[in-house]
Amino acid sequence: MDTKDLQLFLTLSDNLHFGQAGELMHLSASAVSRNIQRIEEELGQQLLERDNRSVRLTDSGRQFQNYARQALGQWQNFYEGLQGEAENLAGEISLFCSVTAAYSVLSDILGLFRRRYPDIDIKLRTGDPADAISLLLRGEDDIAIAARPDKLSNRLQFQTLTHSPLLFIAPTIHCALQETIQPFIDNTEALPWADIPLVVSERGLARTRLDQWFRNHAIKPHIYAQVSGNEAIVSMVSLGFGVGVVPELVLANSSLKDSVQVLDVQPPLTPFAVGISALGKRLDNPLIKAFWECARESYRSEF
Amino acid sequence: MDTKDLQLFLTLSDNLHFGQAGELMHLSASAVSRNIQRIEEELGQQLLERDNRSVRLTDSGRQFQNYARQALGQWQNFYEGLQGEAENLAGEISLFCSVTAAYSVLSDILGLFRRRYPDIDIKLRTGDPADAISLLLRGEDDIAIAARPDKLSNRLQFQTLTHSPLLFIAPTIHCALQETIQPFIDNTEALPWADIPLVVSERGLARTRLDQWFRNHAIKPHIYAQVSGNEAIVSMVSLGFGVGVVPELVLANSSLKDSVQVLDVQPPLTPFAVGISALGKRLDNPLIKAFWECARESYRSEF
DNA sequence: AGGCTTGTTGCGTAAAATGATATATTCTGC
DNA sequence: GCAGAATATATCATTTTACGCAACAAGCCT
Repeated sequence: MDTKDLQLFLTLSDNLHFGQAGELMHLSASAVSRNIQRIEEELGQQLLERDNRSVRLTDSGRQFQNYARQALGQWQNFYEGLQGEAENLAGEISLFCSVTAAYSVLSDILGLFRRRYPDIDIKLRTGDPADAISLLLRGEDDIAIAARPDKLSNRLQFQTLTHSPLLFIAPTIHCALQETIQPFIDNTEALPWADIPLVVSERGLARTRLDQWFRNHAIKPHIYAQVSGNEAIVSMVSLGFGVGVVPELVLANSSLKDSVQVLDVQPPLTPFAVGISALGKRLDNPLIKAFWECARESYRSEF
Repeated sequence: MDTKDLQLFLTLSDNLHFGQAGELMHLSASAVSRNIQRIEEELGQQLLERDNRSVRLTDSGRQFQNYARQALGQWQNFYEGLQGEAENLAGEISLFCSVTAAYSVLSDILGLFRRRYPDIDIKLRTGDPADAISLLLRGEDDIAIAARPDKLSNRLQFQTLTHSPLLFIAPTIHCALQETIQPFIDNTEALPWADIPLVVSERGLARTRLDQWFRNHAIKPHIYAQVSGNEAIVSMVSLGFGVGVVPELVLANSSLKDSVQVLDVQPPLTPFAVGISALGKRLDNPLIKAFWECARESYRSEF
């Protein structure tokens, strides 16, 4: 039995939904299903009754829930006690990330970090992801959460936390553009790139990847607008200005996500590797190292 | 963090010896080393100081030891409570195994089984391993611990617990035989099989494997004595009667193991798969199933 | 009845754990 | 002081396990 298993079971027993529990634990629904099956086999007891529509705790399940709460609490208690013992870290670190990362990736990390190091203040700056790397190199920020660039300065350390596909999006509202791309959506014709206005990042990795993609396919795109900030792209696309390109993470956290649709363009653009980055030598700093470890734990093993 | 890890660390912290701890946990020394390294990394603390000759607990190590004792105790408590709740199993099961298995494999299982089901009596019979399968089929015993035969009746279930190579052994004392095989031991000549008296099992899997081996190599062996019981073979070999063949497990548990030496014969005989066996339909019986599960847990995951 | 949600299963791939062997280092006996 | 035994660790090849995706099955809702 593993602390990860306890955490997973508790999450699942709280919201009684395999898919949601999986999302919270950064797992697919199938992985959750099999993990629970393994735990049940390990205990020789059924913990949850599921009838393809609802999930309920069994009696044994409730007992295990009690045990798991207690055991996990004691583990976290011990663990944090052990960490805190050496030195109760205090101070400030400065953090740079995109608006989107602040909502998705960062919130996962900060919950853990705040509990473990309540005395470390965080100076959070949000901005254009394209700036992240250069800010780090200039030492203006300690840590950035950003996509991994194709070429990474060897002064920087990078730890991938998750991946996010780069998606073509189109408006869902009825408009001239809508009619142009409808045959493609119906899977009857290829996209007539020359006739399609594009709304893309002014610069940054998304732009590089996109330019590369068009070059590989010998297509000359019609760039209608170059904007700064992924949220602005979603906004303009939703209003019918053109087809845009954004990482899935941006879309998932956008309030406009129902006003745009994803186009199934083949082959897909190379996905982003989203992660945490810092100057290699600055990882000696215990505060920065502490944050780094929290990020790893949030997205990998551990409780 | 895993219960297996806690158990391993406690075992290691008790005897402060990687190799011994590994043996108790059915792991190689290198696996123990890496597991401990992983745990230390997970905790971000060094738990043990090792200087290539001795092992000592660090301060953090002692704290972790306390935590591990408590957490593992609570887990076992919960686990056994959960098992016992459904039904407090009581009754008797009859068990057959060889003398050797009683010392090695069985003792691992019985410790766990006795704690978990103190009300189940065990009728233990020891005898010639060659009889094990037929006793099961006739229903005279519920469970046998034996080597897996080449062909297994489909009425029987078998669960491999460990493997044991089949070894050629020769006396270490000085005698005529000793001189015959010395050139082989010095790696200068092949074994002159025709001149070597063999002491082998009268029947059973070891005998079958040996006959097959000689047939494959077109060798006509000189069988000096056919005895019943592996311990008798070791005894006769140690006295200089000839070269014998026994499973490594027998040798490891024999008090005469220093009076014989293992011959490096190539290619080696097919190793034994030692495990637990019972009639398939009898596994419905909760007592038998309980023993079966204990055996699996003793040799696989679990605490 | 048909679409939608939701848990499970098959399959191919990726990651992790393991054992055997080799290596490095230290302690012991002579 | 030196040879050799003891012991933890590094390396490599292999096996085992875990994962995500996609297909599937089984209810629910309109």
